[in-house]
Amino acid sequence: MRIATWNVNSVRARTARIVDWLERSDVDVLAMQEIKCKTEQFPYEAFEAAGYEVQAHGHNQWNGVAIASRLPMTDVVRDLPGQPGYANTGDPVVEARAMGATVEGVRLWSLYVPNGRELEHAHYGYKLDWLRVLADLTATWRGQPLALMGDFNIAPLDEDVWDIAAFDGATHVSPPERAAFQALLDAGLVDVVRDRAPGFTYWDYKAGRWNKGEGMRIDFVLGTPELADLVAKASIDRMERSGDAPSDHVPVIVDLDLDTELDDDRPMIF
DNA sequence: ATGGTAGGTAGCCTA
Repeated sequence: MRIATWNVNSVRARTARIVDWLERSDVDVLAMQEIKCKTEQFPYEAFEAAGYEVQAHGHNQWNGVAIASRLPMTDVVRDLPGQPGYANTGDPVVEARAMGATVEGVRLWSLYVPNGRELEHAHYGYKLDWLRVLADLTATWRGQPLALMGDFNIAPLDEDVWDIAAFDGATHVSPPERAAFQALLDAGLVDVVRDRAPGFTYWDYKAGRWNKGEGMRIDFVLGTPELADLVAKASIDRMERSGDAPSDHVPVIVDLDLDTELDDDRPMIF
C-alpha cells in the first residue's frame, strides 16, 4: 500500500493536478492539508472519477484536511480529541486541522499543525498547546500500526532549512517547537522518511525560494514501531514544486509492505 | 536589491 501526505494549498485551485498526480503515482491513500474549503465544497467528483473516496473536513477558506483513498476507509474521525481552539479575538474555535481514518488495518492521521506566525504571537502558544495535545494522544495510540502524516510546520534540524542564520528569531526552528516535535518521537514515533529520502518538502512562493533552492523540511510521516516495521520505501516528489501553478509543498510518499503479517486480533485504539 | 507570491475573497487575512 502506497500512502502519501501533501499540503495542497487549496484543493480547488489545483484539483486536476492533484488527481493526475494520484493516478500517475499509483498512490492508494493521500492525506491532504490546507484544502482551503468547506467540507461540502470539496471537489469530490474529480477524485471519485479516478476511483478515490474522499473524507474531507473544512470549516471555511482556511486550513482544512482530507483523506482520499482507493481502499476502504473506516472509523473516520474529525478533530483530535481535546484539540485546542484558536481565535484572534473572542472565543477560541476548534479549527479543521486533523482527521483520522483506518485503511487496511493501518491508522492514519492527516494533520495540519498551526503555523505559529511569530514567537510573540498568541498563535505560537496555540501551536505548542496543539502539539502537546497531539503528543499526549500519541502515547495512548501506541501498540498499533499508526502514522501521523502532515505539515508539522517545524524544521527539527538545522539542515532542514536552507540557511539557519536566516531563521534567527523565527518560528519553525525555535527550541520550544523542536522540543514539541521531539516529544512526539519520545512518545514512541519514528520519522520513517528521513533516512530514506533527503531534502526539503516546502519552498515559499515568495522571494523565488524554489528557483534558489531555498526550502524547508516541514512535512513528515511519523509512525509507531508497528508502522515502521511495514515501511519498504519512502520518497519526496520534489518535482511537484515545478510546473504550472504548484502548491508550495510537495508530496511525501511511503510504501508499506502489508504482506508483513498484522495481528488482526489486536483491537484498534482511537 | 533590505524585497518578493499565492489563494480565497471582496477588505484584507493567512502562509
